[in-house]
Parts: sequence; structure tokens; C-alpha cells
Amino acid sequence: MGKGELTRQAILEHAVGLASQVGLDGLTISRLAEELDLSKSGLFAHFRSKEALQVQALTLAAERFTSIVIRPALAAPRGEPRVRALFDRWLEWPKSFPQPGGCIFVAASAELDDKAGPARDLLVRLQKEWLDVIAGAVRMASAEGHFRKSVDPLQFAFDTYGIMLVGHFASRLLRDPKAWERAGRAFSNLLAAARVPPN
Amino acid sequence: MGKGELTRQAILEHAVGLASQVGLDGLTISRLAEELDLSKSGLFAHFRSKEALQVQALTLAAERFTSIVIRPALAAPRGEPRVRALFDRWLEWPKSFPQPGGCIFVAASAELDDKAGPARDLLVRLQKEWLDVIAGAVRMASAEGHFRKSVDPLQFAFDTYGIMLVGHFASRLLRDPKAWERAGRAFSNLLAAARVPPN
DNA sequence: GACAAGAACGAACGTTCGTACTATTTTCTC
DNA sequence: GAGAAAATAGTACGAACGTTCGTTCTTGTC
Repeated sequence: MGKGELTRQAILEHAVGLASQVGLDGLTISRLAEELDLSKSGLFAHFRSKEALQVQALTLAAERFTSIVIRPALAAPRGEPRVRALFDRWLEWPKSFPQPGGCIFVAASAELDDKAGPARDLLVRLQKEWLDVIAGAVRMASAEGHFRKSVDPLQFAFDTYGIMLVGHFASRLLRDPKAWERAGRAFSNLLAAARVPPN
Repeated sequence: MGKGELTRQAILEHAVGLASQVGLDGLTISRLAEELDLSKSGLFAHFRSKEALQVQALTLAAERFTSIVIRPALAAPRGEPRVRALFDRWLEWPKSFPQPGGCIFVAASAELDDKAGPARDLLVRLQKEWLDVIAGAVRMASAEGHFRKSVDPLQFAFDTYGIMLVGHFASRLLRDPKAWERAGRAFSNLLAAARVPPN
């Protein structure tokens, strides 16, 4: 990996953190350059447009998400354990990949939901894939006999995502120290409702 | 109500709609003035700072939220019907008060979770109040014998908010036509779990 | 060690931002 | 309907934005 590629990655890594705080639009090249001790033009040359920078930042975040959350969780045994692992690893994600403003995908989701463009398109694809990963794990949990057959995998993924969103909201905006505890409880309830009844 | 107050309201109403699309920060005075056929300075004079404009826009939205969502729902009979009414009226809110970019509070929550200032302070207060309204209705539902005594009102409010958030997310970002249907189902499950078991 | 390619720089561009002033017009009050 | 007060417009400002340009320094290759 040449020197250029190295700084490009460093820029993007920092860009994700910054964007998590101020948004992908609030991100400015000047500030990014300043914080990385680069010249505005030198930094800019790596991307040739702000939009490209945004897209590449999202791409980098997605790669890391896969390796930090998804891949390890898929190593858990099929069925309920894997479903749990997906949730648990997601909780660790904003810490494992430092995002001082919280999960960049949550921030970007609210920001981009109205703005057409390649960044939005990419984000939509990524989020759908993530929901599908959850739904897939749920489907297996039914096949393994852990969950009832009647559990709707996409509904389960939908519900889980809601818990993640509200955890994020309560933790970051309301600064509720019990936010993640509550999220955990909500998810446990979701699991309990999906499980095949004992006996 | 003098003419000044009238245009001020008109400005704020439009500002809320605009902010729902581009965010409270993305809101610009020039664009607002343009769309309302006012001069930049003429519009600006009403608020004397952009921050004041943001805060007043949030305030207006909150007033409308109270009269569109909360007040009518409180007219529903105590207990589960009132809890349901709160949820149902919330679904109507982005339509009753036009917000082309979706609920302004959802947008603002993601945007302001990191930015200290009066706008954030106000938003936090409003959102806590809203959660308390839900929790209060849940408490009554337990008192009325509709919900189990063991239901944690704040947890219920937390879960409900999550459903709203994910409905918003699925509908606006993913453009999932089944989003609100799914949200309704999730909420029904929540209600079912809270209800006292039959017999 | 020469030399091309790539990376970073500083300065400048046109535009837009929020805000400050002063003037003009409109509205309200007696 | 005159005069005060309020509302709107006009113009200008300094700062920040994304982007372009030509130049310099650094890196890697033969």
C-alpha cells in the first residue's frame, strides 16, 4: 500500500468520526484538513469532490462494520445464539470503530433520507443488507427449532432496528444512562416472544 | 394579532417544513426568504439570529404537536384506549402538520445530539415530556386493570419510541411501503405483551 | 542517481453564509 | 388623517465554503 493510499485511509477514518458528529454535509474539507495537519487542497486532491469523499467515507465505515459486527457474529452457532451475537456486537460497534457522534449510519440515515444522490443510494443498499443479515439469522433460528416457524424474519429485523435506534436516541440525545440497559431488555423481550414455548 | 406576528408564524411554519428536509442547520435564511417572497434582511429582522429562528421553529412545532397529537389523545378514555390513541395520533402528525422531510423532531434528534446549545436543550426537554406523556398513559392503563402492574411505564415508552423511529426510518430512507404496517404490528405486539392475560 | 509519477502545498476563484447597518414603506393608534 | 411605531427592503461586511490552478517537494522505479 503506497503512501497515498495510506493517507487516504487516514483521512476517511477521521472523516467518519467527524461526520458522526456534524453529519456528512456538515463535514467540511477545511476542518478535516486542519485536524489532520494537511492543506485543504492536498486533502481535496485525494477525492476531487466532496461527494466522492462522503461516499468513500460511508464505504470505509461499511467495510469496518462488516469486519467488526457481521463477520464475528456469523461465527456464532446458528440459531438464537447468532441472532443474539448480531445484536451484542452491534452494541460494541460505535466503540470498536470510534465515532464520537455515535453510529454514522444512524446520523446519515436521518440526514440523507431526503437527499437524492450516490451517498443516499449507497446508504440504502447498506442498510437493506444489514436488515437482511438479521432476517437471515432469524430464518435459521426458526429452521433450527429455536424460534417459532411463524416468526416473520423481516418483522423481527425491523423490530430489532427500532431498538437500536431508540437506544441510540436515548443514549445520545437524552443522555439516559439506562439507555442500553433498556435496549437490552427490549431485545430480550423480542427474543422471548420469538422462542418456541417450552414443553 | 398584528401583522408582524402573522408573518412570523408563517415564516416559522415554513421553516419547520424546510428544516424537516434539510435539517435545522441546513436551513438557510436566504432560502427561507426566497420561498416566502421576503427579503433576507426583512425576514432576519424577525429573529435577530439564526439560533433564535431555530429555537422558535422547534417551539412552534411543539405547540402544534401538543394540539394535534397529545391533546386529542388525552380525550380518549383512560387505559389502553388512550395509549393506543397516542400512538395512532402520532402516526398522523407528519401529515397534519406538513413536514415534507418527515417528523422534525426525529431529524433534529439526530442532528442536535452532539451540538450543545439552546436548541438542543429545548429538544431534550420536549422529548422527555413526550416520553413522560406516554409513560403516564401506561401507568393509568395499569391502574385501570388493562395492563399488568408489572409493566414498566418508561420501558413501554422507550419501546414505543423505538417503533416510531424505525417506522420513520423504514418509510423515509428505505421507502418501504410496508413500514407503517410493520410499525403497527410491532405496537400491537407491545400492547399484547403488556395486557393482563385473559381469564 | 536520474527521472517520471504522485502527493502536498499556497493562493486565489466565485458563491453563499449569517449578520449589521440605514432607509423606506406599511400598519396601527389617537 | 397625521404621526408614531413596526415591518420590510436595500446594501454591505467578513468569514467560510468547495473547487481550481500552478508549483514544489517526496516517493518509487529503472
